[in-house]
Amino acid sequence: MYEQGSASGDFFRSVHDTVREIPAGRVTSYGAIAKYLGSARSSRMVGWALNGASEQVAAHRVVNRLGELTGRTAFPGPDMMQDRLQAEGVPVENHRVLNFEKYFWDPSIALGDEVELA
DNA sequence: AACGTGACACAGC
DNA sequence: AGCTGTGCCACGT
Repeated sequence: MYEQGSASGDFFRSVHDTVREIPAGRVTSYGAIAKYLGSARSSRMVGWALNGASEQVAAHRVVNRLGELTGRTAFPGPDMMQDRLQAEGVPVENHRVLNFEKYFWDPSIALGDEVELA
């Protein structure tokens, strides 16, 4: 139903595609993805999109701007997200990513979007 | 067709 | 310095 089949779900699908590009051992924020899609303030939509994301989408690599694993509530296991991140090499403490800035993965940069080239 | 919800972000208090 | 309120945009009912 609310899969990629939705014609209006272009935004929805774009989020999946972006998150899918996140390398293991890296994390990104909803705002970064939303901003990359063109709507920095629609970070909520990013989470909503991941809500229907398939397992091929690294939704567990997406955290909020503070590095908090806020999305763990939508996972089958409340600690599954944290455990999985640590398994990929991302240190997590109390459902928070340590050195978040260091592990932060920006789609705008990784995907080659010349934003600051000016 | 309209209202409510939602895994956020930012400004104000 | 932490909490509340509002804004954002799309999906769900």
